Amino acid sequence: MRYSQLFTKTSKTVPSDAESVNARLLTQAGFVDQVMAGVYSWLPLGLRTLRKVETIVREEMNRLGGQELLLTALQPKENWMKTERWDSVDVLFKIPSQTGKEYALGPTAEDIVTPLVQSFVRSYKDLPLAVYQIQTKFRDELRAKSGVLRGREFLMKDMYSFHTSREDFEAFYEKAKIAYLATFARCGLNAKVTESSGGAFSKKISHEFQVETPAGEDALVLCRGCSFAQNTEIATTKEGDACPTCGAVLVASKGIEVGNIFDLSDRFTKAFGFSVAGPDGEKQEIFMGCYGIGLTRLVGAIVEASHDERGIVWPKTVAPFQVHLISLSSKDSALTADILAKADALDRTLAAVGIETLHDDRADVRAGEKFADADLIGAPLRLVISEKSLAAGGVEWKERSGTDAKSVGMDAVVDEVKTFLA
RNA sequence: CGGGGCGUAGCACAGUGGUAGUGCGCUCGGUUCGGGACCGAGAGGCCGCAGGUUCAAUCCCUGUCGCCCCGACCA
Repeated sequence: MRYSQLFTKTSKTVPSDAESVNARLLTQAGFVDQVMAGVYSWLPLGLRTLRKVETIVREEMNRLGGQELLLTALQPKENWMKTERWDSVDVLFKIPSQTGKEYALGPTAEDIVTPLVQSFVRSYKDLPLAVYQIQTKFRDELRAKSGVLRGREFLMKDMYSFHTSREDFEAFYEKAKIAYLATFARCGLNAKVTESSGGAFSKKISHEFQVETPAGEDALVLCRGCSFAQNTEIATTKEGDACPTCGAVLVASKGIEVGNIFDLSDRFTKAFGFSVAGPDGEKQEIFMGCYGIGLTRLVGAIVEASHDERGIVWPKTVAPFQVHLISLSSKDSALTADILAKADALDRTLAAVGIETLHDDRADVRAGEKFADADLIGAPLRLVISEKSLAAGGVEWKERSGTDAKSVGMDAVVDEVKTFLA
């Protein structure tokens, strides 16, 4: 894509009301636009990254056996009354209709998915089953904060699984943990499975997936020697204690919760009277689990975990563009035309092999500004074609996470890029 | 929801009881051209909104709305 066609602009000045790193950088680089407190529009660059994260999550959920669907965000009050959550979930947006009727704007979907699955599943033979969706969620947070980390409207992947035995549920729950860790790893994050409270969902312990960063909202006690971690809200250990798993000294830290999985047991199936016939013809209890990943929050967490003083440093897998190609004009107009032609050709060649390139073709912008924009936007690889780079033998190559640039021959660059991104 | 801070040009900010400023950005002209250049000219404002005090309010008072931060809360 040509930069000159991109309608968003980067901003040199820092937005005064964006204190958190993710809000500041995503806003400055033109990835998101804040519409209200806790409500953001996703702009072309931001949406590209969000879609990549979404694709990774979708692939991992499909691999786990989930079937994707799309439930309603506008939900009937009766369902929330039936689960006794209409009055107890304090973040529930309640929408009055002109008819006098009331609706909920879904903060989650147990109240919709449970009766849905119930309507199709009649026998133990139809289970186990896992369904998921990627959908906008709404929560009436008293205090939205930290940019896209805690919004009132956000994109979430929510999966629900149904089982005829506790053993089967637990086996799936463990597989889900592995799928979650794989998902976050593919997004460039080292997430830790953390024991946490079940909140309003469940009296049991739930498992959070925490990304350790100073911007985190959650206080953790964790072990750097192994994978042990606990949220301090339920921790049985404290900083300085010996790790119950490996014996190393536990440390206090902060994390951003990017995922959370729950054992719901019969909390919702019971409310809707959902049971199936077992092999003996008798009614059988159903075990349910739910599994969430906040996608917009995940993008924010990646920014918090991966940036420097100049901008975002996107992992290769989720960068809006993998290559940021800069062409610099020369005093010599014929040479400038040649530079542009070579850059266009490289852009097309890269596109032909599936590599997404943002080509900063702006004619009236000086080099320094283009470099600053490249650093801010944060593509993993910056390529420059200029009078200088051609004199040095071809294309200047600089990785966002590194400091040194090198020269790569025009003929070799596509293969090198492929290798770099593989 | 409790506490604190801030609302002035697109953005960042200054300022004054007497009709509004700087920097960046934007437009035009020129000089520049590898880390956010420079010169000149120009456009751009319900000083968040409402009420009050005053001859006069962007400024003082009250209320309200909005945003940010701390806390509480967090499926």
